[in-house]
Amino acid sequence: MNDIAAAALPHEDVKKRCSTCSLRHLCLPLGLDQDDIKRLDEVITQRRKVSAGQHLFRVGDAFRSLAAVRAGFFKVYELGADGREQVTGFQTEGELLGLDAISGGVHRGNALALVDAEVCVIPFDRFEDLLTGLPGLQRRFHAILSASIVTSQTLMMMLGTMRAEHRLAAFLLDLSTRLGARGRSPTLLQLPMSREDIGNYLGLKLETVSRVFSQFRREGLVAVAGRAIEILDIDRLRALVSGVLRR
Amino acid sequence: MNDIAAAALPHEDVKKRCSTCSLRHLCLPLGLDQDDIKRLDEVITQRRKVSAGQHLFRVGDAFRSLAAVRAGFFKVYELGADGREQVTGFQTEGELLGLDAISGGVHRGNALALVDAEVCVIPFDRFEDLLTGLPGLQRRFHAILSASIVTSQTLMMMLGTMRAEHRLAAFLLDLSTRLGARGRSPTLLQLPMSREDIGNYLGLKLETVSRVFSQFRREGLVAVAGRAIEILDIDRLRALVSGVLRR
DNA sequence: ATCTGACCTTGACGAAGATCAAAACATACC
DNA sequence: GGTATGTTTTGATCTTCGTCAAGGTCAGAT
Repeated sequence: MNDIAAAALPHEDVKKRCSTCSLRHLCLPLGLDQDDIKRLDEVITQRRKVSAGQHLFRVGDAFRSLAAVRAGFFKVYELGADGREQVTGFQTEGELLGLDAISGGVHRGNALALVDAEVCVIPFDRFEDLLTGLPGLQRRFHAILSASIVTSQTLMMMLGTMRAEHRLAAFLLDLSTRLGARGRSPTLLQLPMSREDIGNYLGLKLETVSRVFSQFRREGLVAVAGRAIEILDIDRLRALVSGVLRR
Repeated sequence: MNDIAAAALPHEDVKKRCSTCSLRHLCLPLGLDQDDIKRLDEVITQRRKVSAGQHLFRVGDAFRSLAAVRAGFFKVYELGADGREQVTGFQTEGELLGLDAISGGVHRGNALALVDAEVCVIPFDRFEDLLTGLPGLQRRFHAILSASIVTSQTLMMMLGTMRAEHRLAAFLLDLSTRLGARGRSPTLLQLPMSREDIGNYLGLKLETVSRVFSQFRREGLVAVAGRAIEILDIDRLRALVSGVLRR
Protein backbone atom coordinates (compact mmCIF):
# COMPACT_ATOMS: atom_id res chain seq x y z
CA MET A 1 0.00 0.00 0.00
CA ASN A 2 1.47 3.35 -0.97
CA ASP A 3 1.29 6.59 1.00
CA ILE A 4 -1.60 8.07 -0.90
CA ALA A 5 -3.68 5.00 -0.41
CA ALA A 6 -2.81 5.05 3.28
CA ALA A 7 -3.85 8.69 3.56
CA ALA A 8 -7.13 8.12 1.76
CA LEU A 9 -9.99 7.50 4.10
CA PRO A 10 -11.32 4.00 3.83
CA HIS A 11 -15.09 3.70 3.64
CA GLU A 12 -15.16 2.62 7.28
CA ASP A 13 -13.63 5.87 8.46
CA VAL A 14 -16.04 8.09 6.65
CA LYS A 15 -18.83 6.48 8.59
CA LYS A 16 -17.00 7.10 11.83
CA ARG A 17 -17.17 10.87 11.60
CA CYS A 18 -19.42 13.05 13.71
CA SER A 19 -20.05 15.15 10.57
CA THR A 20 -21.92 12.32 8.94
CA CYS A 21 -23.09 10.40 11.98
CA SER A 22 -26.79 9.66 12.05
CA LEU A 23 -26.86 10.55 15.74
CA ARG A 24 -25.41 14.03 15.34
CA HIS A 25 -28.74 15.70 16.12
CA LEU A 26 -28.91 13.91 19.50
CA CYS A 27 -25.30 13.63 20.55
CA LEU A 28 -22.48 16.07 21.26
CA PRO A 29 -22.71 17.83 17.86
CA LEU A 30 -26.28 19.03 18.44
CA GLY A 31 -26.56 22.67 17.46
CA LEU A 32 -22.97 23.04 16.26
CA ASP A 33 -22.07 24.37 12.83
CA GLN A 34 -20.20 22.27 10.28
CA ASP A 35 -16.80 23.82 11.04
CA ASP A 36 -17.06 23.01 14.73
CA ILE A 37 -18.10 19.44 14.00
CA LYS A 38 -15.09 19.03 11.72
CA ARG A 39 -12.86 20.00 14.64
CA LEU A 40 -14.62 17.40 16.76
CA ASP A 41 -13.84 14.80 14.09
CA GLU A 42 -10.16 15.42 14.68
CA VAL A 43 -10.46 14.50 18.34
CA ILE A 44 -13.01 11.71 18.23
CA THR A 45 -11.32 9.15 16.02
CA GLN A 46 -11.73 5.92 17.87
CA ARG A 47 -14.62 3.54 18.26
CA ARG A 48 -14.85 0.64 20.63
CA LYS A 49 -17.15 -2.35 20.50
CA VAL A 50 -18.45 -3.79 23.75
CA SER A 51 -20.27 -7.10 23.63
CA ALA A 52 -23.34 -7.79 25.73
CA GLY A 53 -22.30 -8.60 29.30
CA GLN A 54 -18.94 -6.83 29.01
CA HIS A 55 -17.93 -3.77 31.00
CA LEU A 56 -16.85 -0.57 29.28
CA PHE A 57 -15.33 0.59 32.56
CA ARG A 58 -15.46 -0.29 36.23
CA VAL A 59 -15.26 1.57 39.51
CA GLY A 60 -11.69 2.67 40.12
CA ASP A 61 -10.59 2.59 36.48
CA ALA A 62 -8.54 5.63 35.57
CA PHE A 63 -10.59 8.23 33.71
CA ARG A 64 -9.06 9.26 30.40
CA SER A 65 -12.01 9.50 28.07
CA LEU A 66 -15.70 10.06 27.94
CA ALA A 67 -17.69 7.67 25.78
CA ALA A 68 -20.62 8.49 23.53
CA VAL A 69 -22.93 5.57 22.95
CA ARG A 70 -23.04 4.90 19.22
CA ALA A 71 -25.17 1.76 19.42
CA GLY A 72 -26.58 -0.51 22.09
CA PHE A 73 -27.61 -0.02 25.68
CA PHE A 74 -25.60 0.33 28.88
CA LYS A 75 -26.50 0.20 32.52
CA VAL A 76 -24.35 2.17 34.94
CA TYR A 77 -24.40 1.02 38.53
CA GLU A 78 -22.58 1.60 41.77
CA LEU A 79 -21.86 -0.72 44.64
CA GLY A 80 -22.31 0.56 48.18
CA ALA A 81 -19.91 -0.20 51.03
CA ASP A 82 -21.71 -3.43 51.86
CA GLY A 83 -22.47 -4.60 48.36
CA ARG A 84 -25.83 -2.93 47.84
CA GLU A 85 -26.21 -2.20 44.14
CA GLN A 86 -27.77 0.97 42.81
CA VAL A 87 -28.34 1.42 39.08
CA THR A 88 -27.85 5.12 38.36
CA GLY A 89 -28.87 5.10 34.73
CA PHE A 90 -29.46 3.35 31.43
CA GLN A 91 -27.64 5.00 28.52
CA THR A 92 -28.36 4.54 24.86
CA GLU A 93 -27.54 6.11 21.51
CA GLY A 94 -26.20 9.65 21.67
CA GLU A 95 -25.80 9.68 25.45
CA LEU A 96 -22.49 10.17 27.25
CA LEU A 97 -20.85 7.83 29.75
CA GLY A 98 -18.28 8.79 32.37
CA LEU A 99 -19.32 12.36 33.21
CA ASP A 100 -19.17 11.60 36.93
CA ALA A 101 -15.50 10.69 36.66
CA ILE A 102 -14.29 14.12 35.53
CA SER A 103 -13.92 15.27 39.11
CA GLY A 104 -11.65 12.77 40.80
CA GLY A 105 -10.12 11.29 37.67
CA VAL A 106 -11.45 7.86 38.51
CA HIS A 107 -14.64 6.11 37.44
CA ARG A 108 -17.35 6.07 40.10
CA GLY A 109 -19.58 3.50 38.51
CA ASN A 110 -19.54 0.34 36.44
CA ALA A 111 -20.76 0.57 32.86
CA LEU A 112 -22.10 -2.73 31.57
CA ALA A 113 -23.30 -3.34 28.02
CA LEU A 114 -26.77 -4.90 28.18
CA VAL A 115 -26.66 -5.75 24.48
CA ASP A 116 -23.88 -5.63 21.93
CA ALA A 117 -22.82 -2.02 21.85
CA GLU A 118 -20.39 0.43 20.37
CA VAL A 119 -19.07 3.71 21.73
CA CYS A 120 -17.13 6.65 20.34
CA VAL A 121 -14.10 7.39 22.49
CA ILE A 122 -13.63 11.03 23.52
CA PRO A 123 -10.12 11.57 24.95
CA PHE A 124 -10.88 14.08 27.63
CA ASP A 125 -7.65 16.08 27.67
CA ARG A 126 -7.81 16.76 23.96
CA PHE A 127 -11.51 17.41 24.22
CA GLU A 128 -11.06 20.03 26.95
CA ASP A 129 -8.36 21.70 24.87
CA LEU A 130 -10.74 21.80 21.94
CA LEU A 131 -13.46 23.41 24.06
CA THR A 132 -11.36 26.50 24.75
CA GLY A 133 -11.31 27.32 21.05
CA LEU A 134 -14.93 26.47 20.31
CA PRO A 135 -17.45 28.44 22.36
CA GLY A 136 -20.35 26.63 20.69
CA LEU A 137 -19.03 23.24 21.69
CA GLN A 138 -18.30 24.50 25.17
CA ARG A 139 -21.87 25.67 25.59
CA ARG A 140 -23.12 22.35 24.29
CA PHE A 141 -20.94 20.43 26.72
CA HIS A 142 -22.07 22.50 29.68
CA ALA A 143 -25.66 21.94 28.63
CA ILE A 144 -25.04 18.18 28.58
CA LEU A 145 -23.50 18.24 32.05
CA SER A 146 -26.33 20.36 33.35
CA ALA A 147 -28.94 18.11 31.73
CA SER A 148 -27.30 15.17 33.43
CA ILE A 149 -27.80 16.90 36.79
CA VAL A 150 -31.44 17.49 35.91
CA THR A 151 -31.89 13.82 35.04
CA SER A 152 -30.44 12.80 38.40
CA GLN A 153 -32.73 15.19 40.20
CA THR A 154 -35.75 13.84 38.39
CA LEU A 155 -34.83 10.36 39.50
CA MET A 156 -34.31 11.63 43.04
CA MET A 157 -37.81 13.01 42.93
CA MET A 158 -39.12 9.63 41.85
CA LEU A 159 -37.24 7.74 44.52
CA GLY A 160 -38.14 10.24 47.20
CA THR A 161 -41.81 10.88 46.60
CA MET A 162 -43.41 8.36 44.22
CA ARG A 163 -45.10 5.05 44.78
CA ALA A 164 -44.17 1.90 42.90
CA GLU A 165 -46.75 2.28 40.14
CA HIS A 166 -45.84 5.93 39.55
CA ARG A 167 -42.17 5.06 39.32
CA LEU A 168 -42.69 2.32 36.78
CA ALA A 169 -45.05 4.50 34.73
CA ALA A 170 -42.48 7.30 34.71
CA PHE A 171 -39.78 4.83 33.72
CA LEU A 172 -41.79 3.53 30.76
CA LEU A 173 -42.66 7.05 29.61
CA ASP A 174 -39.03 8.17 29.80
CA LEU A 175 -37.92 5.17 27.79
CA SER A 176 -40.70 5.72 25.30
CA THR A 177 -39.64 9.35 24.78
CA ARG A 178 -35.98 8.50 24.38
CA LEU A 179 -36.59 5.65 21.96
CA GLY A 180 -39.05 7.79 20.01
CA ALA A 181 -36.43 10.51 19.64
CA ARG A 182 -34.17 7.86 18.11
CA GLY A 183 -36.62 6.89 15.43
CA ARG A 184 -37.84 3.77 17.16
CA SER A 185 -41.41 3.04 18.12
CA PRO A 186 -42.43 4.94 21.24
CA THR A 187 -45.10 2.37 22.07
CA LEU A 188 -43.44 -0.95 21.26
CA LEU A 189 -40.53 -1.25 23.68
CA GLN A 190 -38.02 -4.05 23.68
CA LEU A 191 -36.50 -3.68 27.17
CA PRO A 192 -32.80 -4.49 27.25
CA MET A 193 -32.74 -4.83 31.04
CA SER A 194 -34.10 -7.37 33.51
CA ARG A 195 -36.86 -6.77 36.07
CA GLU A 196 -34.14 -6.75 38.69
CA ASP A 197 -32.26 -3.95 36.90
CA ILE A 198 -35.44 -1.92 36.58
CA GLY A 199 -36.24 -2.45 40.25
CA ASN A 200 -32.75 -1.50 41.23
CA TYR A 201 -32.95 1.69 39.23
CA LEU A 202 -36.35 2.58 40.69
CA GLY A 203 -35.58 1.59 44.26
CA LEU A 204 -37.90 -1.43 44.15
CA LYS A 205 -37.52 -5.19 44.34
CA LEU A 206 -37.91 -7.25 41.20
CA GLU A 207 -41.09 -8.89 42.52
CA THR A 208 -42.67 -5.48 42.96
CA VAL A 209 -41.75 -4.51 39.40
CA SER A 210 -43.29 -7.71 38.14
CA ARG A 211 -46.46 -7.16 40.16
CA VAL A 212 -46.87 -3.61 38.88
CA PHE A 213 -46.40 -4.80 35.30
CA SER A 214 -49.14 -7.33 35.89
CA GLN A 215 -51.35 -4.67 37.44
CA PHE A 216 -50.80 -2.37 34.43
CA ARG A 217 -51.65 -5.29 32.15
CA ARG A 218 -54.90 -6.01 34.02
CA GLU A 219 -55.80 -2.32 33.82
CA GLY A 220 -55.19 -2.25 30.08
CA LEU A 221 -52.32 0.25 30.28
CA VAL A 222 -49.72 -2.00 28.65
CA ALA A 223 -49.33 -5.39 27.05
CA VAL A 224 -46.54 -7.41 28.59
CA ALA A 225 -44.69 -10.32 27.03
CA GLY A 226 -41.48 -10.73 28.99
CA ARG A 227 -39.22 -7.88 27.95
CA ALA A 228 -41.44 -6.85 25.06
CA ILE A 229 -43.76 -4.13 26.32
CA GLU A 230 -46.46 -2.38 24.36
CA ILE A 231 -47.84 0.85 25.72
CA LEU A 232 -51.59 0.75 25.11
CA ASP A 233 -52.83 3.84 26.96
CA ILE A 234 -50.08 6.43 27.15
CA ASP A 235 -52.45 9.18 28.33
CA ARG A 236 -53.48 7.20 31.37
CA LEU A 237 -49.84 6.41 32.10
CA ARG A 238 -49.06 10.13 31.94
CA ALA A 239 -52.00 10.94 34.20
CA LEU A 240 -50.71 8.37 36.66
CA VAL A 241 -47.28 9.98 36.80
CA SER A 242 -48.60 13.49 37.21
CA GLY A 243 -50.66 12.25 40.12
CA VAL A 244 -54.07 12.83 38.62
CA LEU A 245 -54.93 9.21 39.15
CA ARG A 246 -54.33 8.47 42.78
CA ARG A 247 -55.35 4.83 42.56
CA MET B 1 -14.01 63.19 44.92
CA ASN B 2 -11.18 63.12 42.38
CA ASP B 3 -10.41 60.38 39.89
CA ILE B 4 -7.74 58.71 41.89
CA ALA B 5 -9.92 58.45 44.90
CA ALA B 6 -12.73 57.10 42.71
CA ALA B 7 -10.42 54.52 41.21
CA ALA B 8 -9.23 53.37 44.60
CA LEU B 9 -11.15 50.42 45.87
CA PRO B 10 -13.26 51.17 48.91
CA HIS B 11 -12.77 48.81 51.81
CA GLU B 12 -16.05 47.08 51.00
CA ASP B 13 -14.90 46.10 47.54
CA VAL B 14 -11.64 44.63 48.67
CA LYS B 15 -13.55 42.18 50.76
CA LYS B 16 -15.70 41.25 47.81
CA ARG B 17 -12.89 39.82 45.74
CA CYS B 18 -12.31 36.13 45.14
CA SER B 19 -8.57 36.83 45.53
CA THR B 20 -8.98 37.65 49.18
CA CYS B 21 -12.14 35.70 49.96
CA SER B 22 -11.89 33.41 52.93
CA LEU B 23 -13.77 30.74 50.98
CA ARG B 24 -11.40 30.65 48.03
CA HIS B 25 -10.01 27.24 49.00
CA LEU B 26 -13.53 25.75 48.88
CA CYS B 27 -15.24 27.67 46.13
CA LEU B 28 -14.67 28.24 42.43
CA PRO B 29 -11.08 29.51 42.85
CA LEU B 30 -9.84 26.24 44.35
CA GLY B 31 -6.56 25.26 42.73
CA LEU B 32 -6.29 28.34 40.50
CA ASP B 33 -3.23 30.55 40.41
CA GLN B 34 -3.38 34.21 41.41
CA ASP B 35 -3.58 35.51 37.85
CA ASP B 36 -6.59 33.36 37.06
CA ILE B 37 -8.35 34.45 40.23
CA LYS B 38 -7.76 38.10 39.30
CA ARG B 39 -9.57 37.46 36.03
CA LEU B 40 -12.43 35.93 38.00
CA ASP B 41 -12.60 39.09 40.08
CA GLU B 42 -13.39 41.06 36.93
CA VAL B 43 -16.46 38.93 36.25
CA ILE B 44 -17.76 38.31 39.75
CA THR B 45 -18.41 41.82 41.02
CA GLN B 46 -21.83 41.66 42.52
CA ARG B 47 -23.11 40.32 45.81
CA ARG B 48 -26.70 39.82 46.79
CA LYS B 49 -28.19 39.44 50.26
CA VAL B 50 -31.12 37.09 50.73
CA SER B 51 -32.96 37.18 54.05
CA ALA B 52 -34.18 34.04 55.76
CA GLY B 53 -37.40 32.86 54.15
CA GLN B 54 -36.73 34.67 50.85
CA HIS B 55 -36.16 32.97 47.51
CA LEU B 56 -33.01 33.57 45.51
CA PHE B 57 -34.76 32.14 42.45
CA ARG B 58 -37.86 30.12 41.64
CA VAL B 59 -38.84 27.54 39.07
CA GLY B 60 -39.29 29.20 35.73
CA ASP B 61 -37.10 32.23 36.44
CA ALA B 62 -34.82 33.05 33.53
CA PHE B 63 -31.29 31.80 34.10
CA ARG B 64 -28.65 34.49 33.72
CA SER B 65 -26.22 33.81 36.54
CA LEU B 66 -24.93 31.13 38.77
CA ALA B 67 -24.67 31.98 42.45
CA ALA B 68 -21.91 31.04 44.86
CA VAL B 69 -23.04 30.93 48.46
CA ARG B 70 -20.95 33.41 50.40
CA ALA B 71 -22.79 33.01 53.72
CA GLY B 72 -25.87 31.27 55.02
CA PHE B 73 -27.76 28.17 54.01
CA PHE B 74 -30.14 27.44 51.15
CA LYS B 75 -32.51 24.62 50.41
CA VAL B 76 -33.27 23.86 46.78
CA TYR B 77 -36.49 22.05 46.10
CA GLU B 78 -38.72 21.10 43.22
CA LEU B 79 -42.46 20.71 43.03
CA GLY B 80 -43.91 17.75 41.18
CA ALA B 81 -46.92 17.99 38.89
CA ASP B 82 -49.32 17.44 41.78
CA GLY B 83 -47.53 19.51 44.40
CA ARG B 84 -45.28 16.87 45.86
CA GLU B 85 -42.16 18.58 47.11
CA GLN B 86 -38.68 17.11 46.77
CA VAL B 87 -35.70 18.84 48.35
CA THR B 88 -32.74 18.22 46.04
CA GLY B 89 -30.06 19.75 48.20
CA PHE B 90 -28.91 22.05 50.97
CA GLN B 91 -26.18 24.46 49.85
CA THR B 92 -23.85 26.40 52.07
CA GLU B 93 -20.66 28.44 51.86
CA GLY B 94 -18.59 27.91 48.74
CA GLU B 95 -21.24 25.84 46.96
CA LEU B 96 -22.86 26.82 43.66
CA LEU B 97 -26.57 27.30 42.96
CA GLY B 98 -28.26 27.09 39.58
CA LEU B 99 -26.12 24.50 37.79
CA ASP B 100 -29.21 22.61 36.69
CA ALA B 101 -30.50 25.65 34.82
CA ILE B 102 -27.61 25.87 32.34
CA SER B 103 -29.35 23.49 29.97
CA GLY B 104 -32.73 24.98 29.29
CA GLY B 105 -31.98 28.51 30.35
CA VAL B 106 -34.63 28.39 33.03
CA HIS B 107 -34.41 27.52 36.70
CA ARG B 108 -35.63 24.02 37.54
CA GLY B 109 -35.84 24.44 41.27
CA ASN B 110 -36.65 26.95 43.98
CA ALA B 111 -33.76 28.24 46.10
CA LEU B 112 -34.89 29.36 49.53
CA ALA B 113 -32.64 30.95 52.14
CA LEU B 114 -33.06 29.06 55.41
CA VAL B 115 -31.15 31.73 57.31
CA ASP B 116 -29.97 35.20 56.33
CA ALA B 117 -27.62 34.59 53.44
CA GLU B 118 -25.44 36.25 50.85
CA VAL B 119 -24.37 35.05 47.41
CA CYS B 120 -21.81 36.12 44.84
CA VAL B 121 -23.44 36.58 41.45
CA ILE B 122 -21.70 34.89 38.51
CA PRO B 123 -23.08 36.23 35.21
CA PHE B 124 -23.00 33.09 33.13
CA ASP B 125 -22.36 34.55 29.67
CA ARG B 126 -19.31 36.46 30.84
CA PHE B 127 -18.20 33.48 32.89
CA GLU B 128 -18.36 31.13 29.90
CA ASP B 129 -16.36 33.63 27.85
CA LEU B 130 -13.78 33.74 30.59
CA LEU B 131 -13.50 29.95 30.63
CA THR B 132 -12.30 29.80 27.02
CA GLY B 133 -9.20 31.78 27.95
CA LEU B 134 -8.47 30.07 31.27
CA PRO B 135 -7.95 26.31 30.99
CA GLY B 136 -7.41 26.04 34.72
CA LEU B 137 -10.74 27.62 35.51
CA GLN B 138 -12.41 25.52 32.84
CA ARG B 139 -11.06 22.35 34.42
CA ARG B 140 -12.23 23.54 37.83
CA PHE B 141 -15.71 24.29 36.54
CA HIS B 142 -16.03 20.90 34.87
CA ALA B 143 -14.91 19.28 38.10
CA ILE B 144 -17.62 21.16 39.99
CA LEU B 145 -20.30 20.08 37.52
CA SER B 146 -19.09 16.51 37.65
CA ALA B 147 -18.95 16.57 41.45
CA SER B 148 -22.52 17.77 41.47
CA ILE B 149 -23.50 14.71 39.43
CA VAL B 150 -21.67 12.51 41.91
CA THR B 151 -23.52 14.14 44.81
CA SER B 152 -26.85 13.47 43.11
CA GLN B 153 -25.91 9.86 42.51
CA THR B 154 -24.91 9.41 46.13
CA LEU B 155 -28.30 10.69 47.18
CA MET B 156 -29.96 8.38 44.65
CA MET B 157 -28.13 5.51 46.26
CA MET B 158 -29.43 6.57 49.67
CA LEU B 159 -32.99 6.93 48.47
CA GLY B 160 -32.90 3.71 46.52
CA THR B 161 -31.20 1.32 48.89
CA MET B 162 -30.95 2.63 52.44
CA ARG B 163 -33.24 2.39 55.42
CA ALA B 164 -34.39 5.41 57.44
CA GLU B 165 -31.66 5.19 60.09
CA HIS B 166 -28.91 4.81 57.47
CA ARG B 167 -30.20 7.81 55.57
CA LEU B 168 -30.26 10.05 58.59
CA ALA B 169 -26.84 8.88 59.70
CA ALA B 170 -25.44 9.60 56.24
CA PHE B 171 -27.10 13.00 56.27
CA LEU B 172 -25.55 13.94 59.61
CA LEU B 173 -22.12 12.73 58.55
CA ASP B 174 -22.28 14.66 55.29
CA LEU B 175 -23.27 17.81 57.13
CA SER B 176 -20.55 17.25 59.71
CA THR B 177 -17.92 16.91 57.00
CA ARG B 178 -19.04 19.98 55.13
CA LEU B 179 -19.26 22.15 58.24
CA GLY B 180 -15.90 20.86 59.42
CA ALA B 181 -14.31 21.84 56.10
CA ARG B 182 -15.65 25.36 56.73
CA GLY B 183 -13.94 25.69 60.07
CA ARG B 184 -17.03 24.97 62.15
CA SER B 185 -17.41 22.23 64.67
CA PRO B 186 -17.95 18.87 62.99
CA THR B 187 -19.73 17.51 66.06
CA LEU B 188 -21.88 20.40 67.23
CA LEU B 189 -24.39 21.01 64.47
CA GLN B 190 -26.93 23.80 64.43
CA LEU B 191 -29.36 22.54 61.79
CA PRO B 192 -30.81 25.35 59.69
CA MET B 193 -33.65 23.16 58.34
CA SER B 194 -36.78 21.65 59.85
CA ARG B 195 -37.49 17.95 60.37
CA GLU B 196 -39.84 18.20 57.45
CA ASP B 197 -37.10 19.54 55.16
CA ILE B 198 -34.75 16.76 56.25
CA GLY B 199 -37.43 14.17 55.68
CA ASN B 200 -38.22 15.58 52.31
CA TYR B 201 -34.59 15.47 51.31
CA LEU B 202 -34.20 11.90 52.53
CA GLY B 203 -37.49 10.60 51.18
CA LEU B 204 -39.00 10.20 54.67
CA LYS B 205 -41.85 11.80 56.60
CA LEU B 206 -41.04 14.25 59.37
CA GLU B 207 -42.37 11.89 62.04
CA THR B 208 -39.96 9.22 60.89
CA VAL B 209 -37.05 11.67 61.04
CA SER B 210 -38.07 12.62 64.56
CA ARG B 211 -38.34 8.98 65.62
CA VAL B 212 -34.91 8.13 64.24
CA PHE B 213 -33.41 11.14 66.04
CA SER B 214 -34.97 9.83 69.27
CA GLN B 215 -33.65 6.35 68.55
CA PHE B 216 -30.13 7.72 67.97
CA ARG B 217 -30.45 9.66 71.23
CA ARG B 218 -31.47 6.55 73.18
CA GLU B 219 -28.56 4.64 71.65
CA GLY B 220 -26.11 7.37 72.64
CA LEU B 221 -25.15 8.27 69.07
CA VAL B 222 -26.22 11.91 69.29
CA ALA B 223 -27.60 14.45 71.70
CA VAL B 224 -30.70 16.19 70.40
CA ALA B 225 -32.10 19.53 71.52
CA GLY B 226 -34.42 20.65 68.77
CA ARG B 227 -32.25 21.77 65.90
CA ALA B 228 -29.06 21.66 67.93
CA ILE B 229 -27.47 18.26 67.40
CA GLU B 230 -24.29 16.95 68.96
CA ILE B 231 -22.65 13.93 67.42
CA LEU B 232 -21.46 11.77 70.31
CA ASP B 233 -20.27 8.62 68.56
CA ILE B 234 -19.19 9.39 65.02
CA ASP B 235 -17.55 6.02 64.52
CA ARG B 236 -20.75 4.16 65.21
CA LEU B 237 -22.62 6.50 62.88
CA ARG B 238 -20.09 5.73 60.17
CA ALA B 239 -20.38 2.01 60.79
CA LEU B 240 -24.13 2.32 60.48
CA VAL B 241 -23.88 3.98 57.08
CA SER B 242 -21.39 1.51 55.69
CA GLY B 243 -23.74 -1.26 56.66
CA VAL B 244 -21.54 -2.88 59.28
CA LEU B 245 -24.28 -2.44 61.86
CA ARG B 246 -27.36 -3.99 60.40
CA ARG B 247 -29.59 -3.09 63.30
C1' DA C 1 -36.50 -34.19 23.22
C1' DT C 2 -35.24 -33.04 27.63
C1' DC C 3 -32.28 -30.92 30.77
C1' DT C 4 -30.42 -26.77 32.75
C1' DG C 5 -30.19 -22.24 34.32
C1' DA C 6 -31.75 -17.58 34.10
C1' DC C 7 -35.60 -14.88 34.39
C1' DC C 8 -40.36 -13.90 35.44
C1' DT C 9 -44.87 -14.39 37.91
C1' DT C 10 -47.73 -15.10 41.81
C1' DG C 11 -49.05 -15.94 46.65
C1' DA C 12 -48.65 -15.58 51.78
C1' DC C 13 -46.75 -13.14 55.33
C1' DG C 14 -44.13 -9.63 57.87
C1' DA C 15 -41.62 -5.30 58.57
C1' DA C 16 -40.68 -0.52 57.69
C1' DG C 17 -42.47 3.48 57.33
C1' DA C 18 -46.81 6.45 56.41
C1' DT C 19 -50.85 8.28 58.32
C1' DC C 20 -53.75 10.00 61.88
C1' DA C 21 -54.07 12.03 66.29
C1' DA C 22 -52.71 14.28 70.45
C1' DA C 23 -49.70 16.33 73.47
C1' DA C 24 -45.32 18.75 74.54
C1' DC C 25 -42.47 22.46 73.47
C1' DA C 26 -40.77 26.70 71.67
C1' DT C 27 -41.28 31.41 69.88
C1' DA C 28 -43.17 35.54 68.81
C1' DC C 29 -46.62 38.76 69.59
C1' DC C 30 -50.07 41.26 72.24
C1' DG D 1 -47.85 37.25 81.72
C1' DG D 2 -50.73 34.95 78.41
C1' DT D 3 -52.17 33.68 73.90
C1' DA D 4 -51.53 32.26 69.24
C1' DT D 5 -48.70 29.74 65.98
C1' DG D 6 -45.51 26.64 64.32
C1' DT D 7 -42.42 22.76 65.29
C1' DT D 8 -41.24 18.46 67.43
C1' DT D 9 -42.17 14.28 69.89
C1' DT D 10 -44.72 10.21 70.75
C1' DG D 11 -48.36 6.70 70.30
C1' DA D 12 -51.75 3.68 67.66
C1' DT D 13 -53.03 1.95 63.47
C1' DC D 14 -52.82 1.15 58.45
C1' DT D 15 -50.55 0.67 53.83
C1' DT D 16 -47.10 -0.41 50.89
C1' DC D 17 -43.58 -2.87 49.73
C1' DG D 18 -40.01 -6.41 50.96
C1' DT D 19 -39.13 -11.21 52.03
C1' DC D 20 -39.66 -15.95 51.42
C1' DA D 21 -41.25 -19.58 48.70
C1' DA D 22 -43.10 -22.11 44.89
C1' DG D 23 -44.02 -22.69 40.22
C1' DG D 24 -43.85 -21.20 35.31
C1' DT D 25 -41.56 -19.83 30.89
C1' DC D 26 -38.04 -19.61 27.64
C1' DA D 27 -33.42 -20.32 25.26
C1' DG D 28 -29.66 -22.75 24.73
C1' DA D 29 -26.91 -26.98 25.74
C1' DT D 30 -26.56 -31.90 25.87
